Amino acid sequence: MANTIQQQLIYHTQQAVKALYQSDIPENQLTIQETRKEFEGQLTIVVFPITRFSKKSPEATGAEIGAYLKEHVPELAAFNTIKGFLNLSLSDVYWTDLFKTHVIQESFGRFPSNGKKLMVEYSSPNTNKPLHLGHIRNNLLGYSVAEILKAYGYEVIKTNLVNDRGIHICKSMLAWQRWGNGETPESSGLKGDHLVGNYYVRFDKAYKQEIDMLKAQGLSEEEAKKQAPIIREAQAMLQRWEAGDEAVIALWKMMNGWVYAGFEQTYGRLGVDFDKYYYESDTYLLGKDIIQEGLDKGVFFRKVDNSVWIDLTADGLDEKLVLRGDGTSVYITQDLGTAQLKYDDFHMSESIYVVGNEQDYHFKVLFLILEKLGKPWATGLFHLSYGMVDLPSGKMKSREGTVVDADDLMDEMTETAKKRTEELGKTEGLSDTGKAHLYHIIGMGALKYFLLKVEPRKRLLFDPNESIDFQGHTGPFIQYTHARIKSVLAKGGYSQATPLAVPSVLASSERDLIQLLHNYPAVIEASAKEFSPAQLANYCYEVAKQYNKFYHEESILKAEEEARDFRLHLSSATARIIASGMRLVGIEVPERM
RNA sequence: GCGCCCAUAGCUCAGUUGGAUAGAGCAACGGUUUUCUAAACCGUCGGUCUUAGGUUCGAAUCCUAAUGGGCGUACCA
Repeated sequence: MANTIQQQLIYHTQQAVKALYQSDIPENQLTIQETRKEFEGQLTIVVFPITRFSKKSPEATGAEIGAYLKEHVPELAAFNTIKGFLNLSLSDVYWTDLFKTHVIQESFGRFPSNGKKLMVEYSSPNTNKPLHLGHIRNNLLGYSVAEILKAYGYEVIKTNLVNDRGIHICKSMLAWQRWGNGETPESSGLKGDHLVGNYYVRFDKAYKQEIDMLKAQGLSEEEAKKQAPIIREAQAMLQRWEAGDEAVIALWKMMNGWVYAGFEQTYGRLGVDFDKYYYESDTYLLGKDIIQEGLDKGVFFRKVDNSVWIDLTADGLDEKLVLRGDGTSVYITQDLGTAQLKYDDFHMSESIYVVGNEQDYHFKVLFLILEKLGKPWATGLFHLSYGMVDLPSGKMKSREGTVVDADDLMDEMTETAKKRTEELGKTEGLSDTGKAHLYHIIGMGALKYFLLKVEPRKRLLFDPNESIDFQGHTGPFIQYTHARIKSVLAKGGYSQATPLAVPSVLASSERDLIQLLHNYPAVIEASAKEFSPAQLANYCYEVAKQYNKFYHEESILKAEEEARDFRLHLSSATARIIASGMRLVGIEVPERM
């Protein structure tokens, strides 16, 4: 539907080849692309593949095909051939029609429901420390992918699998017990997740000291790590937790409660949300029945020590343990069980895991096992793997304090937005809450765009010493363009009732803008199919850029009435698409800035 | 050792199913405001697309190998 003219042109080109050269050219050999800016026209047919049939030079062939098309395709106004490229100029009527019948319609950019359910699992934090920049990337990616897939027609369930148990949690608990003196978020004024994170760091410090002492006594590093009294105590605490010890459970609940309150705040500022939470404390025992199922089916095998394995060497992978000899779970046991649980809960046709690329191998194994177990839904599983966020100094390490804290970073971004806005003198007439809201929108816009414009699989470099830009290829640039349009619309007294006149001649910047806007649904589709918010983010930038060009080249409010009304509609459509596209990448756009 | 991912301008990144003279932003330099918001627009500068082969009328894009970087290869999660 979006490509009718392309399809028509391809069809008529095939007809032309038949008429002119008595040959049939398969459709897949014909490519049509947007004309490069420096040439005349909007669409281009690559003629090289046709020369096989014409037995003529590319230029002569292009001229002949062009002449044929000119006769048979009424929308075609002119053409020219340069080298092997047949550039086509479509009539202004074609473009204005397209604008009227598609771009400006309320339904433009909306896909009907496809009746399918899809799950996106993202965020999935540990409850022993606060979120950092790496988690922000995960959260923004997951949220945006979910929104894009919704727009594309899926019913989407956003889930968060919270890692709320295990030895790392016990470390924080133990440290708090020892050195906390009953400190609470209320007593200290600390955000709960930060408070708990402090004790995690505290534990690690003490642990390292003990390791050093033991090493000084002649133990090997490996032995020291196992023998250190504090780690043994944490392990004992974990065992008591698993046994349901009331005191331990109470402490665990209290501290996790603090963390959740902190996370809720951070999620709120980030603007992400979830439809369903899973907790590992509920799911960590799952999966053992699947192990039995696998044994029964002969997919798994038992070794003499009673441990259970799967042999994936035929698939180019290794032998993989799926259950320990003592019958306890490993990570993948739990994941097998959780995958089944999620499917039983929602019966979705696809399920996406937003998890960093250090777990590529794990997910390959997980999906392969489920496939071998004959789970029909296994083919719908997808690991959305993304690259790490690195600092100039290298990796972020929580325990070494080289992390960029999520809350701190958001504070800084908002503060910078405030400073910039005040410098530019754009705060006049705004209420205090209006200002605060604006600074938040802009600061988050800069941060989110910075993270989302990069393809997920690529690693991302963040330099804390170089502040994130607010000019150029950035979120605020796009937000500014939206605000600017809103201002023109207001001054022009635009409303939906403004008559839509259509000029007989379009300026080239208008034509380019219409063509670009018309691509919007195709961009949503591509982003959805490839799970890539980056494509949509980059598209929004192109739209904003093209609009600004148009804005500078053509006068809107001072144009003659017909052109003025048309340009108001064009501006309004642009604003709508910018707002809609940015919403799908999780970025709000302001009415003014 | 083996496996996966990445490599494009000084920096950060785009680059559609293989197509024209590889594009943006930042940085540097110059210009645009009595006119709709200058967080803007226009211009200049900047490239052996890591390297070497191969496939093709045509390769940043596909194949092979090498180099550099990252990750994984745990009875950790």
